[in-house]
Amino acid sequence: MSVHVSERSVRRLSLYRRFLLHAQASGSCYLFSHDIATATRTSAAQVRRDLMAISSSGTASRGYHVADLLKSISHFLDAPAPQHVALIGLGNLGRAVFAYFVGRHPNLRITLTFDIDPAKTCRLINGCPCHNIHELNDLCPTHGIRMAILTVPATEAQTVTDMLVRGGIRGIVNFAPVTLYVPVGVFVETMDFSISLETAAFFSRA
Amino acid sequence: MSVHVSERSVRRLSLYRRFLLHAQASGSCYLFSHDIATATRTSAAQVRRDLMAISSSGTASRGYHVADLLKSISHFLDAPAPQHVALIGLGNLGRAVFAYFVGRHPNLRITLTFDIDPAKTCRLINGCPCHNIHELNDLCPTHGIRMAILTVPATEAQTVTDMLVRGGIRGIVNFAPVTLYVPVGVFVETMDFSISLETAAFFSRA
DNA sequence: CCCTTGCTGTGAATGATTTCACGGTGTGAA
DNA sequence: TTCACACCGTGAAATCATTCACAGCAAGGG
Ligand SMILES: NC(=O)c1ccc[n+]([C@@H]2O[C@H](COP(=O)([O-])OP(=O)(O)OC[C@H]3O[C@@H](n4cnc5c(N)ncnc54)[C@H](O)[C@@H]3O)[C@@H](O)[C@H]2O)c1
Ligand SMILES: NC(=O)c1ccc[n+]([C@@H]2O[C@H](COP(=O)([O-])OP(=O)(O)OC[C@H]3O[C@@H](n4cnc5c(N)ncnc54)[C@H](O)[C@@H]3O)[C@@H](O)[C@H]2O)c1
Repeated sequence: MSVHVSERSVRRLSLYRRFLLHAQASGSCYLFSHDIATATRTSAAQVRRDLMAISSSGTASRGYHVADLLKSISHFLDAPAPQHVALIGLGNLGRAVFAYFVGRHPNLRITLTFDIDPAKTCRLINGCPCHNIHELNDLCPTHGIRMAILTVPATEAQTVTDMLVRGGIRGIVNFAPVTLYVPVGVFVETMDFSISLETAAFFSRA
Repeated sequence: MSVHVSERSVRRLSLYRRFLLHAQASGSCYLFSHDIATATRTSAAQVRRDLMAISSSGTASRGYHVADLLKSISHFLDAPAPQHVALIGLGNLGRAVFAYFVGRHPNLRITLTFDIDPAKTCRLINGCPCHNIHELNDLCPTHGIRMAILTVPATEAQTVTDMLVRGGIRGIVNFAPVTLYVPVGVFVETMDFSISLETAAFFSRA
């Protein structure tokens, strides 16, 4: 089944799924690889390769059956049960991200939040209690949490990351503009606004 | 000079620069390729290749001279004069991003902001007047703006993108979770929180 | 002064990813 | 029925990116 699917394929599959959900909502029942490709800025051959990797298949005449495809992709991407996510740092960005994700990902739920500021802990934020960061080591394992979103100041990011790793977290979405050092087996995805902006600035002149 | 530098190299160069600025601030005068590599999660050979591409060079005994290297990278990455950036959509995320970027990038300045909501236009936000989106077509060309940050609702993103392209924008940092259609020559960098989260979720289980 | 060491710069090799190209197939039109 | 068409699945080719490996060199030690 899953021989090996590259990180890039996983990202594209996630994009395909989002498009397929929209397409399904607007009534599409079948789609060709090139429809998916143009909607996700890639090529038809690429789409077919990616879908081949998760062994879904379409028919030559109609293309891919949207509902089936959605099932295949979700079966591949999603955990059998919803995954729970911790959010660390309830500042400007942390609160915006929290509000944004509520209800958006049925199978990814922010169930624990942490901060160090006593003004934020012991309060409900989006109906979710905010814990003190020092409880992280206890709470994450007992809640079976393996993923975290990190929105603390850059200076704190590595310290908190070390706590997360000790707490058993294996996937981190990091918003701080720093390189995080983690042991092998821990996946870090850094959302680096500055680097993206500079890259866009560069190519806006090319 | 610049034969061709790949997008990935540009991203890494931007990362190297950020690290070098930190290193310089903490007193480093010379650094080896492997120092830069470990600080940016890449390999020493990769660093040397990237620096070769912008024809900077180090010495075998001391490595790279930090100040010189910073000058080379900045000369390569930055426009001769500071670039001006437009920010479209002053909602939760737009305001957070604006506050975040103030003073952070000396050569990239958000000088125009736009919204469609009359409650936001005609007001100063971070000392910068917010214009009505319909003035975009006039104002961007007269201010020589070629880059935009897009933080409008997903439903509006394509419409606004079309306006931006008509207004002469050639680089867009897009925060809306949609694929933007742009003519060739326009660079789009989508910061896709959902895709990143799903990718991290996937690999946190692998 | 010469040897050792550990670095840079870079051609060549390797590895990863994308694209090409085509056989096989179901569909609709004549 | 038969043909033309357009698409899927996929091996092979091409392209792109990274790593290897080593010549050449500067510095420090004996
Ligand atoms: N605001 C933005 O638009 C933006 C954009 C890009 C990146 N970022 C990055 O995101 C991070 C957060 O930005 P922000 O604007 O929300 O900052 P912020 O200062 O508003 O929020 C940081 C939060 O982290 C908490 N915190 C501090 N140390 C902590 C610790 N050790 N453990 C737990 N919580 C701790 C603080 O109490 C605060 O609530 C920063 O690294 C920043 O560079 C922010
Ligand atoms: N808030 C988050 O943490 C977050 C995270 C990831 C992605 N996003 C994306 O960022 C975008 C903005 O999110 P938000 O939470 O700030 O939403 P928001 O509703 O708070 O802000 C949107 C802003 O855009 C303005 N706007 C609407 N239509 C416009 C138009 N045609 N022209 C100009 N301005 C217009 C609105 O007046 C409002 O000020 C959305 O696409 C969202 O999906 C947000």
